[in-house]
Amino acid sequence: MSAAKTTTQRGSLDLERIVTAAVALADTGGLEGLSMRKLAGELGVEAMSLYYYVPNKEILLDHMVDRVITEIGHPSLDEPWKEAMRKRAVSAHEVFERHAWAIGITDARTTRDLESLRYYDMMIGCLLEAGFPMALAAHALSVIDAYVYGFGIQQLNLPLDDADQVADVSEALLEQMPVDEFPYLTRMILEHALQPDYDYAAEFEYGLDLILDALERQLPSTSS
Amino acid sequence: MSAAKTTTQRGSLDLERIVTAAVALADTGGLEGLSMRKLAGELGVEAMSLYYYVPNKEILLDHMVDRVITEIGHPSLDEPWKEAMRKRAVSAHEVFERHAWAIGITDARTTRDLESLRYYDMMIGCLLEAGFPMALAAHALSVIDAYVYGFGIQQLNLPLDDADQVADVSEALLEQMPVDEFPYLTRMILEHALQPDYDYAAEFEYGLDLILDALERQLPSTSS
DNA sequence: ACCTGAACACCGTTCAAGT
DNA sequence: ACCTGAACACCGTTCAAGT
Repeated sequence: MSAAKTTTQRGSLDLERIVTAAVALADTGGLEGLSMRKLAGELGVEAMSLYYYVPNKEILLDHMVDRVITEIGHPSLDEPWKEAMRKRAVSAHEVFERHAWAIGITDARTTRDLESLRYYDMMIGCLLEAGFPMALAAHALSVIDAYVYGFGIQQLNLPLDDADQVADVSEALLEQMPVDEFPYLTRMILEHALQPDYDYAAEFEYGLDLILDALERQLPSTSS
Repeated sequence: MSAAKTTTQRGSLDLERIVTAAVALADTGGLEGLSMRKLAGELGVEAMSLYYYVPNKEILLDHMVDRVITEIGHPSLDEPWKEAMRKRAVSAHEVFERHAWAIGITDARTTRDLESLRYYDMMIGCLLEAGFPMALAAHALSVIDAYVYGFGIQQLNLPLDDADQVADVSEALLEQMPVDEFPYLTRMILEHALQPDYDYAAEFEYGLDLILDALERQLPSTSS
């Protein structure tokens, strides 16, 4: 995992390397697993050395969030709006699967770097050029982003990447539950979650398309 | 704030009081402000006393989440599904505004107490009885919950409760931003966010209704 | 049965000092 | 310019001891 614990030589450290290592650490152990001391250890350095590059942990988190946002694919302005929104949402969802720790703290930060503002500008532009009235464009971004974040949270600690794990979790729940008190929940688990063709990953795209289609219906008249 | 720092007498402590104090502490200072030592202080007791009632902090958080979930209003089974879903979502949103710290950790917990399972059972029942096929019911709950959580996150650190604050934040952003590089974003702030009739709170209900209407359209044929 | 003091292994951060 | 040791004020948690 940390075979990259390189021996330190002068000048080996910089913000770039620190943020990279911090993201990797958080990916493995979550935000609770990220301490200045452990991070320094990973870089073969003492904890206090980090403070030469970063004023405090909070700012380090800002940098980490910026790094993660950059990983989100942002389609070009001239794509049709629906395809553009869809691609960005799916990409954001994938990024947050990789960096689950980022979900809760990304939208909370008010300080965004210019790069992420630029992306936001592009999304707005894409909608406006497609004929969205300003109010509808604002609504659209709000709904889509809320859905992406919220779905990420739901997925957070659930190891539901493949059908087997879904089955395991469901069966465990069934056993510890007084079945006859929860008839509907029991039915959903038996008839739905435990079915072999259940695909938790597809669940994200279902809701996304539901929202995008609903937004399309709000458009005044013509769409390109 | 903590005038309730009652003098301790034997038997004055119990799980009930501890959870109440913990929720209040988190409401004021967030999760970072919640330490076993401060919580104990608030109760007029030493930190180690808490461990008589609670095995560790993690379990305390479970109790706090359960308490918060209980605050969500859960409409009765015989209400029309749309009204029932709407009420629950609005209520959940209000509760998460009161207890913002709970948003990130609520859905992550796998251990739910029976009460919250009962509520979940009711929601499923409401949809099924209204004619939702099982798969659609599952989709509905997933989308709605994701939206509630996600919108809560977006709102987290933004003090956007009234129009004045929206204006302050927007103006601050405008000043620190190279305006001509972000034409669309600038337009949105000027033409939309800074308009006096902009209502951030209504934004939640817009998306919610968009989703509920879209779900209704997915229903097979008749609805009651 | 209920509460506590002392102690341990951890934190983030400062500051004066080293090279 | 870049890194560090020692120190401070905090954590969560254990455990043996008090009443």
